[in-house]
Amino acid sequence: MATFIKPRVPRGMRDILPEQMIRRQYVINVIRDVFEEFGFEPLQTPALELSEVLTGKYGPDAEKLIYQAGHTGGKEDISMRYDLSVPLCRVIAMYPQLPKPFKRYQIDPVWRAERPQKGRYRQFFQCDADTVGSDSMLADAENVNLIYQVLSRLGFKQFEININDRKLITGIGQFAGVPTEQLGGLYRSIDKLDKIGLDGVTAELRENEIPEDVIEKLLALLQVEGDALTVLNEMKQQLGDFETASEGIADLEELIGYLTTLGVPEECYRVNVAMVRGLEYYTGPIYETVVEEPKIGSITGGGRYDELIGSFSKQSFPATGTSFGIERIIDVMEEFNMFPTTVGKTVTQVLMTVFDDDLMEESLKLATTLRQGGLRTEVYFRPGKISTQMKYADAKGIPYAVILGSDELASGTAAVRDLATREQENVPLDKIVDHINQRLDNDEIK
RNA sequence: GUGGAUGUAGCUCAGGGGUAGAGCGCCUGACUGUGGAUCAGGAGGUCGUGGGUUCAAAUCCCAUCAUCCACCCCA
Repeated sequence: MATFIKPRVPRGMRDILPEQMIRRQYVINVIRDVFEEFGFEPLQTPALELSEVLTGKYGPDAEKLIYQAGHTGGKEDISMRYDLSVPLCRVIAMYPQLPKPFKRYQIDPVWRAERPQKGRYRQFFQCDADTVGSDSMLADAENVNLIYQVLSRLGFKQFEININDRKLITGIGQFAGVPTEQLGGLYRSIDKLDKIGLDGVTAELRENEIPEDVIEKLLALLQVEGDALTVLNEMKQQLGDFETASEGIADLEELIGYLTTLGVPEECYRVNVAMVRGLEYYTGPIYETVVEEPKIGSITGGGRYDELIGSFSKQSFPATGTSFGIERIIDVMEEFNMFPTTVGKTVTQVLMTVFDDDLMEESLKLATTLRQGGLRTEVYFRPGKISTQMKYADAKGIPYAVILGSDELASGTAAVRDLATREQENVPLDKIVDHINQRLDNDEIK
């Protein structure tokens, strides 16, 4: 009796089958095109890092989610990477000769042992673009522009890039005057503003035993509305006495100025002083993109982390970057049918049918011609009923079928059938490649 | 990590202590040169997994795993 291992994958991980893989590749290609358009260079690092490289960077809560990756008898303490930014910092410290500013992108999986949910997986891809070695706010503005470019090219209409600054947040902490050990709770409560509203935040602050007069001052800050510069002006009024906050505000003003010059539309971003972000390594501007529908968490995140490289080397460099989560982007795009019709179910463009054994040779020759003409062509392996072969093409979503029977062969033609419209035309053998290519171009335009 | 819901055919689900149903899909034929229709036949399920209660469990109980939802956190 054969016993079988139940086929399954670890929690929070999944296979990505061809139909879905085609959509993923489309999204990744758009992102890569934009990254390269801005002069970011590709980089790849190992999936595994020495544990000491990863620890102490993300904060205690996040660190619990890092996968250990040792092997039997292994002498090294190894973990699976949790993000792409920390490995980048390791690279910068290891190769100090790289010319600065160093702009790199990386599109690779990371692992986090979280409890899975929709849009939340234990293995997922991050698409990161980072600039190392420049403290210019232009680098940060470029990050925001990157987000705007990618999302609008993917067809997103409703998205909001939230922008804040760690220094400004620190200023709010000083302004509130709460002791250091309460700061974390304070930030966490504020961060929920969009979710639980002013009343919810008030309640949470009370629970955290923040004094009533401080709560009032904070609420006044959080209620500030308006366009980016209005919000910043208001912050200047209220927080101007705190040096760190002033620096943050000045940085953001510069950043917003660049956004305007770069042509990033105002309605795509806002200064949101309540947006905090958990990762400990951020030091300056931070950004996060949310879509309202469906509620799926943030689809991009990022910010400036000027101190992180300093944990690997005496010679530190300022750095800033942003990260796209393609799983969530794809989930949203699927929910709203945002994929262009040219992103099909299959890579194959033509099915070369085989009429019978006698015509196999001619059919294979024609398939070779089609392939040489740049057409992705699949040959049906079992000669026989055309109906079966048509069904196969239909099921796979192959747009065109070529039929070469004895009648066609006698007249030096083959029938080209459009599966979608059911139109069929006899075309001379030497014109077939052009004929199909032209039809594919027309499909593209539609 | 905490709390909750769900888990029956490829898919969507119904049923409910006496060893399984529907719709859609799939396969075959009517249709020996053409896939979305019709008709006729057919295949396919250890009722998530493991234990317990019972003469009997898919149905009740426990555990476990997976998915989803909220919290936490985040891409």
